[in-house]
Amino acid sequence: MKSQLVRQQFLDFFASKKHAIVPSSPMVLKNDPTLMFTNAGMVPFKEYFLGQKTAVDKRVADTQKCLRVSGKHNDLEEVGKDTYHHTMFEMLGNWSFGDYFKKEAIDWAWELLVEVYKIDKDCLYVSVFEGAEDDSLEYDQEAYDLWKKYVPEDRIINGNKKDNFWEMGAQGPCGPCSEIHVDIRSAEEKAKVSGRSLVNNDHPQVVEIWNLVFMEFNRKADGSLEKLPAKHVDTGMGFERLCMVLQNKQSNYDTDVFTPLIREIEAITNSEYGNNEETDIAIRVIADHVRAVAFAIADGQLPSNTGAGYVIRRILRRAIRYGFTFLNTKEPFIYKLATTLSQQMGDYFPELKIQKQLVTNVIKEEENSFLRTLDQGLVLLDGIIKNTEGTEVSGKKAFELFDTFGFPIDLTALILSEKGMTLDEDEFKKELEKQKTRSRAAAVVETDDWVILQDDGEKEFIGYDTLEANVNITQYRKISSKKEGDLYQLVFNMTPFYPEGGGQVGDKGYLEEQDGNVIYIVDTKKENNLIIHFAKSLPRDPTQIFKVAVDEKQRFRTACNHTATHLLHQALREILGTHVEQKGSAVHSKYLRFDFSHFAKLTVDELRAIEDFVNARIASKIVLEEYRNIPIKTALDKGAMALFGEKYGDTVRAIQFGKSVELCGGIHVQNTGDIWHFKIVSEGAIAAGVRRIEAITNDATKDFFLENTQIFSEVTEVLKNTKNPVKAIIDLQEENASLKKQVEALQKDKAKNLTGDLINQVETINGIHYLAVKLDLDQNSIKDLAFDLGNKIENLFLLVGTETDGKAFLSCYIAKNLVEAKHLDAGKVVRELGKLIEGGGGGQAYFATAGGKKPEGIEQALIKGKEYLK
RNA sequence: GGGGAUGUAGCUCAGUUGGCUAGAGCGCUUGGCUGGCAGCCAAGAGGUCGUCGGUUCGAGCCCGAUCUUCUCCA
Repeated sequence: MKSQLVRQQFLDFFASKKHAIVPSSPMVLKNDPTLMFTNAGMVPFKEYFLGQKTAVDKRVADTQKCLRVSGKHNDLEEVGKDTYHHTMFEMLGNWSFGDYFKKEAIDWAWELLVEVYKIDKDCLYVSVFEGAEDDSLEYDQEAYDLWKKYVPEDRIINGNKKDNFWEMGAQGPCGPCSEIHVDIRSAEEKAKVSGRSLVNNDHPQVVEIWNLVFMEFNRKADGSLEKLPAKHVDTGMGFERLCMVLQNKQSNYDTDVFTPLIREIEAITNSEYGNNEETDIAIRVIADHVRAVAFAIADGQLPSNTGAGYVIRRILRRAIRYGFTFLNTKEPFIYKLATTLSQQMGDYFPELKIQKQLVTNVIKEEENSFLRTLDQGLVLLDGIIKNTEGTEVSGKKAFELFDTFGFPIDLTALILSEKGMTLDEDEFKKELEKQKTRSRAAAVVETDDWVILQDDGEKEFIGYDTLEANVNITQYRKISSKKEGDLYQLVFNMTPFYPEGGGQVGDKGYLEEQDGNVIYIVDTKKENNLIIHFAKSLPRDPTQIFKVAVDEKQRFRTACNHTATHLLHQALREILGTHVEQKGSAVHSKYLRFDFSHFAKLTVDELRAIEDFVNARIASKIVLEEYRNIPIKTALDKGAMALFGEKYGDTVRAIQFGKSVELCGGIHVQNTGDIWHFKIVSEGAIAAGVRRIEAITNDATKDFFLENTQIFSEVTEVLKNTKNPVKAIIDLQEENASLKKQVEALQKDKAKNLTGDLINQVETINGIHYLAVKLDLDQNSIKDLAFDLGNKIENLFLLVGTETDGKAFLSCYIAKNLVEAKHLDAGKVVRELGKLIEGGGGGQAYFATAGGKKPEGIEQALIKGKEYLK
């Protein structure tokens, strides 16, 4: 059974059980500070379980793209070594939000596996929760009785809290779960060792395929459990493993989820899968990682050096490294796999098809840059090896190579071992540990428990209509970080404050206590659908009613920039073409930033056309049309662009200005005329195929133009109010260059004359040509003169004094042969004579300088110089 | 968010405790030689040593700030 069919049958099955089938949410998360990626099927539905949002459909099923790079089996460095763990994987799931519970979940799971997928029921094992005394939890008899209808008792296994009690985190919804395992070993092996003993034992052919979680408790901050008001079902089935079972394979990588990629890798790298363990691992690593990276980029997460982007970069680089070392690839090649991947999965995940070009470009660029890093590292490592005495390379050196130059440590180890050398790994680990501690210490944020004052289900955002309100604090907590010190997070029953999101910054403002005391709100953010206000202090009595107000000026400027962003987006698509897609956006009060896909630097004409386009729409004073809570389909029919990488609820808000229609939760001006003016201030590349425009609007453009005209008028004034300042400056530059040459020539002349004069003044004492003279020249000219004279006159001992700005300077030149023959030292000379001008100095034996505060001493020093000749 | 590195001629880079009149290779210009695959020889042009400030008689080098690029960690 083809993998596409496996997926479809799952969805069809649950559709027939009255489930709403929803598309996969993005793999990359944007509004959850506790999590960078969707790492399980339930993540998109988190807020339903937390009770922060009410589900529209009570039964839902989907397949969810997930990414895991840490955890017991998903440590990035381990993926690829076995045949059944992945970074990116799909999780099939069916959900009940306060609807059906254990019975239906178990019945349907069995029906699907045995009757639809036709898995031999004798291969299946199930586990049930055995209870836990510390939480006063009893044996899950209900699940056991339900399973007993289908499964003989000797294949029902009791599991402990670790395996069979699922918790979302330290706090929050939780409950017992029941796992379904499948044993796909041969009959022969089954006869030797019972499958039962291998369940939950990391056996590659006795694997868990489905976990059914029965959520009925809430774990409170103090560790105690309470019953949830509604019971939920959350299930997750590993798609790749399911395919392995249904296609009678022994490895996930032998299913058609991976084989097209593997065939392509074999073809490109001229290698063969299945003959050599090292090659196989490398191929598996690449096949796995390219999926993770391609999906992440399609979701809008580009590789970078921070946060989620860094995780993506690490995954991609690991793939490059395995290719480099074991498949001998010295040129980019992974980017070519994007085509295979989009052909294979693009039907169900259209973002792969639509973003194929971007994915290709980004991966290729990243491969090129990392191959450069590897090249550079190889050279540096060579240097380290040459400078190492003995056969052990210090861990510190290796760490520097890794930390500063990004050269992978396992490559270092490999190369060393090829040369019969070793690496001080303990020292390396110590250095790495030190760095981790340092980073952690800097990022540490201590979070206190929430103090709940009121339990008020849904918190309302009223900021579209008003900037002020009287509110209660429903909950608050303190957070401490090293950088910002103590801050308080406040949640109101309703709020006019816009939380950071959709690229727009959070509102600032204040909260006023009844006695008039004002507390400033410094930022507003969203966390799991909760709008959190950051304040430097806590009101004296948090239970009062407060007046809160948003900073109007900042809000207005931000709104101008946000609306301008929409118009800019429209302009780019209109002028550059529809391949332009938003890749990121930051809307601040002072400026806006817009990242988009495009493959060339924008020309001056294009930039001008874009500005004109936006300003024309500002000039025609287009009125805002806002649609709140309309079904997503209605919005798309109006012409709104559905952006991949954004997760939308069932109803959306659409913002329309003339022909610009976007799904957007942000704040906009009522009329484009409010923006006043739009000006692009910079354009550049941020990644392969992605460009960034920064622009300003409203007041900021006024300042921009005022400042520029000011500079311009100053320039023309300096240029005597010329009509053509550009030409004037070019003329000046040319004139300057020719004058410089003339001056140079003249100086040479002058120096020649001077040299002639000076030669005549040279005395000969004891065979040494001696000259001590006071000149009116700068330090550099004296130096030039000294060497010039030195070339012309043998055995020269030259002492020059000069005075500038009330300071005295002495320079001494002694021909090199004299230095050796007579043990003279110009440095010593100037140091000693320097005393006469109240200064000090030094230099080389044949040329040295000294400076001092007493110009009157120069004459005396020049006379005294003669003494060195005796 | 924290750390490390980096910026010197068009390109790739050297420049060890502050002082060798800022260098090398490639490239470029000019002239000469030459039946050869990176031709040879000679001469030459090309530098705000990232930027701003400081210390010093003297800074590419030391100190402070800032920007660029790379990199590791969270």
